[in-house]
Amino acid sequence: MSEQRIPVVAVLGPTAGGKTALAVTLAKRFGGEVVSCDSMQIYKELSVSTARPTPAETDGVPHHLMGFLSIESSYSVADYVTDAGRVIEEINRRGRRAFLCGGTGQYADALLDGMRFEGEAGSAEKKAERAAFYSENGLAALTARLRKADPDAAGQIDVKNPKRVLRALEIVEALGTPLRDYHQRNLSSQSPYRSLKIVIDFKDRNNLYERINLRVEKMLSDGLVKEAREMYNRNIIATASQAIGCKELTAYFEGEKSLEECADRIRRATRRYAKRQQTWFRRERDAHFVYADEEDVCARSIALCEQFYGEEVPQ
RNA sequence: GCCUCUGUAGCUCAGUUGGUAGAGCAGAGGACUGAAAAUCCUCGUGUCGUUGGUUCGAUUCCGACCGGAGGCA
Repeated sequence: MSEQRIPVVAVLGPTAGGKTALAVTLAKRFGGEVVSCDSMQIYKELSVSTARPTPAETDGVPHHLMGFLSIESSYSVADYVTDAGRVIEEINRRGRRAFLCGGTGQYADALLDGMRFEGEAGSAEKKAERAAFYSENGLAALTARLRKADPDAAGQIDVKNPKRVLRALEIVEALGTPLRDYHQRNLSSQSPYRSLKIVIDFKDRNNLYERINLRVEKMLSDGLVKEAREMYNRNIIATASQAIGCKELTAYFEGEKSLEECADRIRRATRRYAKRQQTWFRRERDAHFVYADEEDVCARSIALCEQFYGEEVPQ
């Protein structure tokens, strides 16, 4: 058997958990480059709200897929899988090692598990039509529409979740394929990567929450309000409008809430987000967990990497 | 000093015409396959301030005491 899969080390975990520092340390140690795995850090205009690493933090290690897209543009997992795949290929060709780093679990899994996203995503018009149908007729009607188009899908997905129903409808209506077949095709593909997943976690969540508070404070003093105001003024409605730190400040710009109240909202939203990330990563069976509040995550991770690279088949 | 209001879940409060109590927020657990920093599901036992009394039974009524807010002197 010819094992030609590209080795990728992934540093994953909740926001403010210390992923950047770990990834940079590992990349320097093993001759690598960092590939960001973050649905918001891709945006050029979002640097303080996404805590994009500074030159001092990246410490000379090249970082990819960060700040390369305008907040006007939408982006999705499918885009990420192709972009990241291309970047990793390039890094590998240069004889260097790729270090995935980020907190968007869906992106990481889709990439590392070799998920494919075939076919077209359906037109924007049709998408808007479905959204309008939903807001006019409600979820029950939307679900009924799905039940008619793809009964099997209706029984398979969470029909209480509008986004899931919308997407399932998109697949049948735009691709003409039942959801089940579509998934089958996308999942059965072989992953082009051999991966080591390192997940930074915390034994006591309060330790993470403390770090989140510190980070939000730093964002505020680094100019979060200015950054958010630009987004607000440009009336962005695409993917970037979901960025935590920006959307919570809208109430402040509209004079409905004080800055302090909005800052509380930001902290809360970040806490909830971090919790969801932990839920996502904890279910990964092949991941290695390192506990930031209990052990030396660098030492542990270096050891894990040495072992991982040691398993490479000699040519 | 006197009078009035008030003390219920981590926080803000509701409520029981006397049968030991429930919302919002916070928080916890889970899901997740082309917007994922999004979206969705599930989870509420706490000496009802302390202590006497009335009562079969008090968090609920009465008294005292201890906090808190306001008013009059």
